[in-house]
Amino acid sequence: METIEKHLEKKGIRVTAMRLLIYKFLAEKKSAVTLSDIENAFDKVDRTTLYRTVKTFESKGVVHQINDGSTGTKYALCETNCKCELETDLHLHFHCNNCEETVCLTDHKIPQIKVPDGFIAENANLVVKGICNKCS
Amino acid sequence: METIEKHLEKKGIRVTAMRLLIYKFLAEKKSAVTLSDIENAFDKVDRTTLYRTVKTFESKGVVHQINDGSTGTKYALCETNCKCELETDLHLHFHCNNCEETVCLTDHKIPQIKVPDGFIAENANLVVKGICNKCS
DNA sequence: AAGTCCAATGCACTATTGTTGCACGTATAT
DNA sequence: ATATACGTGCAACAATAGTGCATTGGACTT
Repeated sequence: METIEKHLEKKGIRVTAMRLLIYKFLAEKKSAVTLSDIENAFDKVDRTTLYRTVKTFESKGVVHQINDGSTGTKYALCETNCKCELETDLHLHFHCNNCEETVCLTDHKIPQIKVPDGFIAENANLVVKGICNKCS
Repeated sequence: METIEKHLEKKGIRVTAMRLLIYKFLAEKKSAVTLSDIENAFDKVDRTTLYRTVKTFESKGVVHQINDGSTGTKYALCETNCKCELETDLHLHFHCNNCEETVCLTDHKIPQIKVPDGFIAENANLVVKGICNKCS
């Protein structure tokens, strides 16, 4: 188990107090969160900082974006060994229509997705909606 | 080939001039569109009408929602024989990272998606991103 | 044909989310 | 230590989403 600091540095992200806090918040949550969720968690933090921090995390492969049907983009930490940027890591997400939570189903990967000739798949946004195990 | 009027009525939607226009616009487009796209197409139409019309279409199963990575929700007509509301019609969408267009790949269905025990799948939002045939 | 009713439309407004520019502080490298 | 680059916060703006209310207009009744 390496420290968060090491992990961020390895991804090319400079470590700051803010970033550690945000990372820890994401790590604690089991479900994907919106920027507003983070904002509400620490109310003294500026929205812009959050916005840019998460963008940084995303571009460095620390978090990935998910669009369930709800308004707004959600984010979740990538698994330690996650290769979100690669086509080979097309894992599924599940959005509960009842509790509105979205979780990563990292162990339920889509084996292969065929796209028509001429199309080149790079990554994906795969969300199944329904009722989650807590609500069923 | 039945008329649009019949089609809408069959879905339980009252036919109006506005709704026919909006339906025809969607039918002409090959790709999924945002509300703003529709708004720009006919500039005399009120945004609210668009918003509510599309919501009506969606709830009656005439259009389906797609969330590619871009900000904002997109909509596309369901196929004539589309059962968007059913788990059995989990068709794929393709979002081009170059031209930003999103199209339905209605003939590329996902065979079956397994979700863990306790989860109940109802529908899905499946978007593969990459480069489309026009841009590659 | 007139009147009633209800859904559809349009207007005004508010809320939320996404985004940028700039100023300032703090860390980093030379 | 000094210059430089990066992070943070403030302010403002833009785009998207959503609501309440008054008006219109079609469908239906009598």
